[in-house]
Amino acid sequence: MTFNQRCYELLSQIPKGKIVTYKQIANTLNTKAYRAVGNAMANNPNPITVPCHRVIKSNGLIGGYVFGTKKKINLLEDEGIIIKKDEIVDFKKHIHLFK
DNA sequence: GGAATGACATTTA
DNA sequence: CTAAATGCCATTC
Repeated sequence: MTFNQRCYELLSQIPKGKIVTYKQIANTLNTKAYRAVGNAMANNPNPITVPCHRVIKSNGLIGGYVFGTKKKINLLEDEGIIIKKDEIVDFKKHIHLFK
């Protein structure tokens, strides 16, 4: 089981309309590899089962996306998330907490 | 094995 | 509050 696999597994647990920060993911994995998490996303071999577009920065910004940040925003808004100027509106209300 | 890279975070000015 | 500098972990070249 690689780091990436674990990240994907967590992401697959995120329900529609919810989001998480890179920090939360790393924290859930008991590590501080926020960077590595981002790398895993970039290497996302399975964008279908892995909703990597629901991962955002800890400051509420969108962050990056393989298909472009625009596309990411579009997807999130389609799931009910409000985004303004590449920033999540009330993103604390949409944050998903892992068990 | 070592150096470079990145979808980040935190601290300092 | 905004901007810049520094630190970080895992992966890849």
